[in-house]
Amino acid sequence: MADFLTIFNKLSELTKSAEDDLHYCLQNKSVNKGDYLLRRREVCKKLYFIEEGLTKTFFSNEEKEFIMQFFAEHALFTVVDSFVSQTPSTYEIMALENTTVTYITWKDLQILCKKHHCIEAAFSKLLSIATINMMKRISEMLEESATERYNHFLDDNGKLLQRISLGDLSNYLGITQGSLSRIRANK
Amino acid sequence: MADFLTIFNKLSELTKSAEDDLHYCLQNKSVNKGDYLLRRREVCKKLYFIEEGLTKTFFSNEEKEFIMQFFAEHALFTVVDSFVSQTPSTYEIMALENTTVTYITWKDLQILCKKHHCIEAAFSKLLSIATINMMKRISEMLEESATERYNHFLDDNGKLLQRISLGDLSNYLGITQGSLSRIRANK
DNA sequence: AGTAAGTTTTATCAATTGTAAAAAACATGA
DNA sequence: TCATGTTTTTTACAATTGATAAAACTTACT
Repeated sequence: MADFLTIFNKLSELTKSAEDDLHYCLQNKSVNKGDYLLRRREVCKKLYFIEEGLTKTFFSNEEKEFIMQFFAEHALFTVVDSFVSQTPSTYEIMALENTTVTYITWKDLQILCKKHHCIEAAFSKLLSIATINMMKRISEMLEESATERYNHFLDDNGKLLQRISLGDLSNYLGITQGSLSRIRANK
Repeated sequence: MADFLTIFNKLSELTKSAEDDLHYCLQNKSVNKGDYLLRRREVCKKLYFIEEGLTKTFFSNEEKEFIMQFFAEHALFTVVDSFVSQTPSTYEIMALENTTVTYITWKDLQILCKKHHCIEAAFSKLLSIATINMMKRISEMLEESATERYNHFLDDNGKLLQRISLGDLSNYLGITQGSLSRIRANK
């Protein structure tokens, strides 16, 4: 709970009053491994902070699943398009471990943004970070081979490797599980 | 010039006073085909609106070039990471046609954001749209084959096809020019 | 230990994409 | 029109990745 405020404070310095109001709006939730924080076609009403655990944000077609992002402890995230426009989501969020989150609802955040400029600034900053992360991902997908993307993932998220199934990792990298196994074998 | 304001107004309704201030800050520039609006390692100091023409935002390594986005007339854009943090850019912007832009500098935008909440809101909205676009692109790269991505590009940007070289298009799709030619031939 | 369920690896073959170089088509200016 | 430079297509071959299914390995539970 305190950490949510810490992270928000890093995005944009909060006034004491804003921090108090924000603190007051925060809620907690625990879900088990395999549970969903958001289902397809639901409106994403929450901005999440992970206290503990691990989630994946993904979408799927009839045959396959595609993973946009993993979020582990201390990550602050939401499904941007559904959240900002309060429209049904094409993405889902599932807990990959027993997970505890702190969250603020869209409604509450709206109110706080109106009231406290520093909170609005923090959220705006979060959006710009999201864009930058997405651009980085696209760059890697354009420039790197599957092997390079795998190694890059290890460099950036080495610690997560033990916690993510290789099936999920392959769905994140955009290759089949067979291909990922081949890549891992060639070492 | 008027169009820049129109687009900004669509992002967030501007007060008369904000609109006047914004109008006052806008500047124009024309560049020839092949000219750069931004070079690598430069700080991107401008938020651009294309009055007329076409640009590509890209990066390159020793051998190849990779295109993040094309922007044609009435597009409002910048290089997000360099612009928001005012740090050197890894991306470059080049005009693919003789191009006229209207722009506002980061400095002026900063000032206006402080002064007019509606302008800050508009820029924030622009960031959220950028994130959403990037997520859409990643989704397509994960889910679709090169052939599907090409067809998808035609559906979304059919009119641009005549204006973009196939070399550039292949660098956008993340395939070689040879592959793209093959895809186009199979019809 | 033994079983069942889930995960990861391996193997085979097919399809896609990359590489490199040549040929063809197109555009431009002398 | 010719000549030149650029862009696009084509080709043959190599490398990578996909699809599928079976085998090996883990894990959790009884």
